[in-house]
Order: sequence, then C-alpha cells, then structure tokens
Amino acid sequence: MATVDPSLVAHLPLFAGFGPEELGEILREARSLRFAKNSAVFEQGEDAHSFFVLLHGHVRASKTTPSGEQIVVRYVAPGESFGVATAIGLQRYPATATAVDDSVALAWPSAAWPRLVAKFPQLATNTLQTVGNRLQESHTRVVEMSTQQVEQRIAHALLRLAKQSGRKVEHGVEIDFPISRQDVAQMTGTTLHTVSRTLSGWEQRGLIESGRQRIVLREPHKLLVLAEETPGESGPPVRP
Amino acid sequence: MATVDPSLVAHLPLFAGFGPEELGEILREARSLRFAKNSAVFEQGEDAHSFFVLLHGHVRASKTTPSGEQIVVRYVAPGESFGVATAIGLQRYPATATAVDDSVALAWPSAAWPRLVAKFPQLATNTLQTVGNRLQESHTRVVEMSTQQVEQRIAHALLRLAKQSGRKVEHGVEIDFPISRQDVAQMTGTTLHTVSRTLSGWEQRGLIESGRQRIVLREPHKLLVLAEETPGESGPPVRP
DNA sequence: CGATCGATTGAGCCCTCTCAAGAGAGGTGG
DNA sequence: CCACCTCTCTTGAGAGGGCTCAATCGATCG
Repeated sequence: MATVDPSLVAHLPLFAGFGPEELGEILREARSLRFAKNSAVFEQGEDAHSFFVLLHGHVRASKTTPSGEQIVVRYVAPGESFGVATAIGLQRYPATATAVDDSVALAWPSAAWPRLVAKFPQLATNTLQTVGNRLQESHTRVVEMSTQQVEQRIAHALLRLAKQSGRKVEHGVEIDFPISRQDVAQMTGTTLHTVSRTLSGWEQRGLIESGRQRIVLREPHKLLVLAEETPGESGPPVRP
Repeated sequence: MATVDPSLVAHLPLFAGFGPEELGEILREARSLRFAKNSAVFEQGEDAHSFFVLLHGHVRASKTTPSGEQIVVRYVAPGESFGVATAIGLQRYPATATAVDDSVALAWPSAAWPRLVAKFPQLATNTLQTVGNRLQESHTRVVEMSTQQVEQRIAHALLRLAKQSGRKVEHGVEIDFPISRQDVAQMTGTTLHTVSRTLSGWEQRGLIESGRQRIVLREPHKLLVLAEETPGESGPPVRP
C-alpha cells in the first residue's frame, strides 16, 4: 500500500513540531480509508479501535440519548483529528461519526497510541490543545443555550459553520457540505420546524439563500448583527 | 516555606504514574495558597499566570457573557486541577474562579508548564485525560439542555453535585458547599425563580430539604427517577 | 415516474420567563 | 446586643417564544 506523503499533512495541528523523519515513522502506522457519503466511520458505544485524521470530506459527530434523541456534537473539517477516545481514556466511542460527504481519513489503531505518545510526547501536547479547543467550543455552546434565543443560536451556528467550512460562491458563502434543517436543529437545541421557520424568514429578508440540505449566507454581516442582538439588553445582574 | 508533602497528593489524577522523587521535583515549584470564602482565585480574561490543584474547599468556575449574564461552568472539588489555560494553549483564563468556601490550592507558575511537560510527559497525558473528561461532561450538559425539561436538568445537576461533593447527613446527602438558587439556575440554563419553584415543590414532596444556600437530597433515588422521566417518551426520530 | 426524504406552514397550547412584591435569614455596625 | 441592611428565597400573575400536532408541498433519486 502507498504510504501517505508526509508533506501533505505536516502542517496539521496534530503533527506540529515534528520533522519529516518522525512524521514518516508516525504515518507508517496509519492507513488511509475512504468512507462513502452517509456511511458510518464508527458508532457510539462501539469499541474505540482507531483514531483518525480527516483528509477530505466532512464528518458529523453526533450523540444519541437513551430515549433516542440525537444531537450533533460537531462537524469535522479536513485536517482535524477525531475519534480520539483512547487518548482521553475512553474504551468506547462516546459519539457516532458519519461521513456527510465522500470522505478520506487516516486511521491509526488505538493500540498504537500509547506507544506513539511514549516515543513522541509532542503528540499528547498537540492533542491536549485540540481537546482544549473543543472544550472551549462546548462551553460556548452551553453559554449560548443558556442565554440566547433560538434565532440567535441558529445565526451563530451558521456563522461558525461558514467560517469553518464555508466556500465562496457567487452570492455569498455556502456551507460546503449537505446540511438539513434537522441537523441545524440538533446543533442548536431546537426543532426542525423552528429552524425551517427561521430560515424561511431570513430567506425572505435576503439574508440567506437555501434549498434542500444547502445553505448560502448572503449577508454574513447582517447575520452577525442579528446574532449579537440581546433582546433583554440592559446589563443583567453581576455577582458583586 | 514548607514544601508540600508528596504523599498527600500522590494519588491525584494529575500525578498518576509518578514516583516520590519526581513528585518532589514537581511539587518544589508549587506554592500553597489560601483563598478566603467568596474571593477570586482568578478572573476571566486575566493573564493566565498560574495553574492550580485544589487541596481543600470548593471553587466555582463561571463565565460572563459580554452582556453580563453569568453561567456556572463547574464546581471544582478537592484533588482536581483547574486554571490549566496554558496547557490547552490559552494566554488568558476563559472563566472566573471563585472560592465558594475557604480554600487551599497548590499553584504553579504557568511559565513552568512547558518545562515540566518536557521533563515529565506524563503530566500532559494526565491532563489530557482530565480535559477529556471535562469535554464529556460539557457534552452531556449540551445534550441535557437540548433534550430535557428544566425540572429534569435541575435534578441531574443536583445529583451530580451530590455525587461529586456530597456529604452524608442525618436525612440524606447534603451538597457540601454553599450553593444558591441562582447558582443552580446558572448551571442548568434557567432562572432562579424557576429553580426556587422547583425546589419548593420537591421540598413539599419530601424529596429534598433546603435552606439558604443549602440543599440536602433526602431521596436521591426518587430524584433520579424524576430526572430520567421522558415527558414525550415514544422513541423519537432516529436517523436511518 | 413513483417513492422517499426534506422542507414548509398553520393552529393551538404550555412550559418557562418576565415582572412585581414581599418575607425571612444573616451579617454588621453602632 | 439590638437595629438595620443586604442578600436570598418565595410566590403570584401574566405573557410569549417555541414546541407539538398535522397536513401538504417539492425535490431528488432509483
């Protein structure tokens, strides 16, 4: 099998601080896998056999509650690592990863992680930063869900998706993978109905343009203004 | 100044895998600090000068939004590390840490982190697990806020606090630090009024016993049942 | 060209928030 | 040691944002 070209991945956060030789040694243990659109990379609860770096495509990480409700944890963009359950001490994947587009990822056996980290401690440091960033993002989400109305949360979610995975098109910025109203609802803690109504409203006002699993931000700035509006603005109580 | 007794902290997650000698070397760089009840350990936005391990007391980590609303990120129990901004690549603290009780913490200068990690890579691995756990907890919170009613979220929050920092008392388990209705509201994304009404209801039903900044769970099991009740139970939509 | 999946939209309700008052508990200073 | 003051908690009334239920439409794909 062809090994991965080190120069293609050298700039990724996971590999920061490594020279070509070390990188080669790490990459030698990885396999490159292809996942068809809508196929599962791994399932929540499954044994965490591998960890991944996404090379092409997009992957959705989602959690399902015991009663069957799903929420979207995040979308993985090319260059990001995912499925790092083993690194944070988990035996099983805490979420399901689904390719939302035809995707390609590097995969390492989880069993290799302890050895790799022992030899290349920088891997742990790099992963620590990545996981730290995710923690910040998750806290941001908690704050938004605690303090903002649905419309603002949806606006923030779309702006983040556009920033992370936006593609410039004629009339604005398009989110570069298929995303449904239901997906947005599961990212913002609301229902697909409310998302649909909200997007319809924005579309009429010319802020966005959308279709089946497709959203284009035409006026990102106006959307940002809308996202930051505070309905009950007046400097709420601060702990003394 | 008296250095810290290694045997007292050897079992903490941050120090897992270290021998007495290494531990001594690490602890030599730490100072032990006392924080009076209601004093700030550090403030959100401040330069991340130190990272900490809590020895005694309890610390609340909270975030304030630009418009002044606060949410409680978590409560730190003895043995946990906090303020690890530097480790995850942040220059400034992303939250405010406040001692809710008279507290004692070990503090290391953030500047020492890179050197310590270089010499003791296990520190990074241990911290990675800790941060990973926090990420899981934060995701759990997102899931709860997305799928559960306020009453269930409050029940879950109290059960977690009791598990983490509960103290057995005559009539049940008491949360072992001062906690107001407002605090609970800021943990669950609701208002102090709703928390007050909810707790009043539970108190009348004998599930809890409470007073000023004081909550005792009398019937943890019944509270758990209540927490897991799914109002709209019927197996909601699952992605095919 | 039919079938399936995603999107739209209306009607009605209810959980929770907002607004408002007031009472009780603790702490503090004279 | 008492009076006062502040902080926390309680409770009522009313409103409304978003959910639920329901039906239809449209588009994409086999």
